[in-house]
Amino acid sequence: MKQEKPKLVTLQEVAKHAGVSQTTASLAIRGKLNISEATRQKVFASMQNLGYVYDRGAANLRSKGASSTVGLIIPDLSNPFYTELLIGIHQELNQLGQTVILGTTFDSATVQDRLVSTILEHRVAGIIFFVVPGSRREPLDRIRRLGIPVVLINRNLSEGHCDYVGIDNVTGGRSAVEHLVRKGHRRIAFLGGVSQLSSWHGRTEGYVSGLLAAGLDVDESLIIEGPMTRESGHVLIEKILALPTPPTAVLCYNDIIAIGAMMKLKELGLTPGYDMGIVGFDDIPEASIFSPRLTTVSSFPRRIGTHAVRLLHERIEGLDSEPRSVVLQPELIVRESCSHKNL
Amino acid sequence: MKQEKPKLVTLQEVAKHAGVSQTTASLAIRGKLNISEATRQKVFASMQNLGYVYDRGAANLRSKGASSTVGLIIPDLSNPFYTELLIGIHQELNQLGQTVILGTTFDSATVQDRLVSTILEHRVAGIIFFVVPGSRREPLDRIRRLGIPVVLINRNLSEGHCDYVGIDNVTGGRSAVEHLVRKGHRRIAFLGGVSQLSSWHGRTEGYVSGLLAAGLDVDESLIIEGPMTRESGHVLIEKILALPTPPTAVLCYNDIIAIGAMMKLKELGLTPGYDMGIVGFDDIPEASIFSPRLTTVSSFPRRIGTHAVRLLHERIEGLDSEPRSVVLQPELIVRESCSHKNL
DNA sequence: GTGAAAGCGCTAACAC
DNA sequence: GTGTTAGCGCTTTCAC
Repeated sequence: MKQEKPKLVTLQEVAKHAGVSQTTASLAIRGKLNISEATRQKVFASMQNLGYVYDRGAANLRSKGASSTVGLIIPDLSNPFYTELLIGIHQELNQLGQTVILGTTFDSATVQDRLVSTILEHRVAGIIFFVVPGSRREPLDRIRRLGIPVVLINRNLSEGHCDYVGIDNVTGGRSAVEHLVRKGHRRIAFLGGVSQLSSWHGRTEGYVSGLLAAGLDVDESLIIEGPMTRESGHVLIEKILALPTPPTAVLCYNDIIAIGAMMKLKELGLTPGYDMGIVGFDDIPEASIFSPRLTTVSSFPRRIGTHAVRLLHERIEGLDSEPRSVVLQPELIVRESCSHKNL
Repeated sequence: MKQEKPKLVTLQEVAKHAGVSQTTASLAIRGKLNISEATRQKVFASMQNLGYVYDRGAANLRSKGASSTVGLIIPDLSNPFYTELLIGIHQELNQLGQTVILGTTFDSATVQDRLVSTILEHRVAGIIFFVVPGSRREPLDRIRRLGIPVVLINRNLSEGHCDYVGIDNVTGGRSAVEHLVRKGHRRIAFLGGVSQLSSWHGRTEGYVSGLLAAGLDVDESLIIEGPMTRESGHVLIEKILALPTPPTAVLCYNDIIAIGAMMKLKELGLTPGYDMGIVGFDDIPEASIFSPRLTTVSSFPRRIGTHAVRLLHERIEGLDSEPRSVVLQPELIVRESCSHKNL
C-alpha cells in the first residue's frame, strides 16, 4: 500500500516502445486483421513489458460503439429466486464478454429511479430490468429514449412495449389449484404478493380459473395480499387460521412465503401438509430441503435469465423488430406438502 | 425499438441552452460552491429540458479521479454464504454511491485471471477479492502494481500483504469440536474443503486443537477433503460411513456440505443428529430451515461484507498505512443436529 | 462567479 | 500494412 498511484501506461507509450504508430498498436491489440504477424508480436511484447492495461472507458468514449457492460436491476438478493436468475444472466453474459453492473431495488420505486440513473450514466449497452411493483413507465421511457435496449423480466409493464421474458403465471396458478383439488381440497386460499404486480394478477387469475373449472366458489376473503418475505408468510398464515372457516389448503405467491407459512405452522404445533395443504411458486432450492418437501410450481429462473440475455444481446447487435415476448411454461413439482388429514 | 440510437445530449449543449459556458455548467452540475444560485437553476432547468445524462466515463477519463465503480470477485452465487456477503457489500457500497461490477470465478484460476483483467480495464476504484483456492500472488500483484486498492476476503494469500477481512477459523473450528465433545462424541471427522485454502487450514487447525484439548487422538483418516458443494456432502458422508470404525459425528467445512451430508443420511434411512452428529460452518438461512435444524458456526457474511467495503473505501480515499486485518469472532449456534443416540 | 483553451486515452477517417 | 490528424464528453488550469 506504500506506492503512490503510478502513472498508467498508455497505448501511445506502448506504440513508441514497439516502434510503431499508435494506430498500428491499437489495431494490433484489438486483433484486427490488417496487421502483419511481426508487428503484432512486437506490440504484444511491449505491452507485456510495460504492463499496459487497456482502457475500455476511453475506447468506448471515442468509438461510441457498444460498451461492454450491461445493467441488471433486480429487487432483492436474499430471495434465492433472484440469485438463480442472476446466475443464469451472469453466466450467459460472461460468455458474451459483457460485465454486469448490478443494482438491487428492494422493491422501492425511489431506489429504482436512482439505480436507473446511475446505470445510464455508465453508458451500458443494455439493461435487464425487473421492475418494482406499481412502477410507472417513466423509468423505462427514460432508458428507451436514449436508445438503450431493455428487456423486462417476469413483471411486465402494461404498455411497456418492449422485449419481455417471464413465465406463464396463469397456467402455473391454475395447475397448482388443480393439483390441490385432485388432492381433495375444496376451500383454498391464495396468500401473499401484491396486486400491483403483473405476476400477481397472472397467478391469481390462474387460481380463480382453476377454482371455477372445478366448480368451486371464489371467496374473495381467501385472497390475501402481503409482502414477498418469510415474515409475511408467518403473518398471512395466522390470518388465514383466524378466519371463521379456514381453508384446508393455501397456494402461496412464492416459495419464500410458503416456507414462512410452514415454519409458523410448525411453531403452532401444526403439521404442514397434514393439517394444511401448501403449494408454493418458484421451486427455489429450499423447497426441496424443507420438511415436508414443498410442492411448488417451478418458474425456471436460470432459464429466464438465459433467455433475457439472448434477447438483449440481439437488440444490442442492432436487431430492430417489434417487441418480442418469451413466455416459459411452468411445471408443477409434486412433493409432500399437500396431503390433508381429512381428505 | 424503432428509433435509431439518438445522439446523446452533451454538457456543451446544456451550457449553450442555459446561456453559460461549459465550465460553469460542469461546476453547477457537480454542485460546486462557487456558482450563483441563479445560474445553477438555469443549468438544471436546461438539463431537464434536454434530457441530459451525465457521462461518468468521460468525466473519469479526464479527471483521473476515483472512478465510481468497485470490482467484486467471488467464487459462486449458488452458495447463500456468498449471496449474503454480496448483500452486505452491495448495501454498503450503494450508500457510498459506488456501483458494483460483479465477477464469479467458480473457483477456477483461469476464470479468475480473466476477471481480474476485465475489471482492471474498467478502471475500478478498488477491488474486493475472494481468491480461488491455491491462487498464486500474481493476479493480486497485477492489481497492486496499478495502485488499485484491494481487500481480500475470508481466504488470505500468504504474504498477500494487503488488507484482509475474515473470521477466526481456528476458534470457530475449535468451538465446534468442543461442543461435540460436550455432547459426548469421542470420534469426530472433518469433512470437505480443500487444503489450498487458508480457511481450511484455520478450521482444521481448530478442529485438531479441540480434539487434543479434550485428550482425544487425531486420526488423519477422518479428515477428508472435498469440494464445497451439496453433492460433495453426499459423497463424503458415504465415505465416512464406509470406514471400518465410522465416527459418531462430523464437523463440515461449511453448511452446504453439512446439508448435503444430512440429506444423504436421510436417504439412507438414518437420522441426522441422532445417528450421526453434524456441525456446519457459516449459518446460511437453510441451516435453520432444515430438519433437524443444523448446529453451526456463524461466520457473519454480511458483516464481513460491510467491513470489507469500509476498509476498501478508506484506501480509495487515500489512506496509506500498513495492511490491516479485521478478524471477526465466529459464534456457535446450537440447534438440533448433534445429539447422538448412544451418548 | 464565470469563460477559453487544452487534453485525458483511445479510435476512426483518410492518406500513403 | 502503416502513419497522420481530429475529436469522443468531460474536467482542469488559468485568466478575467
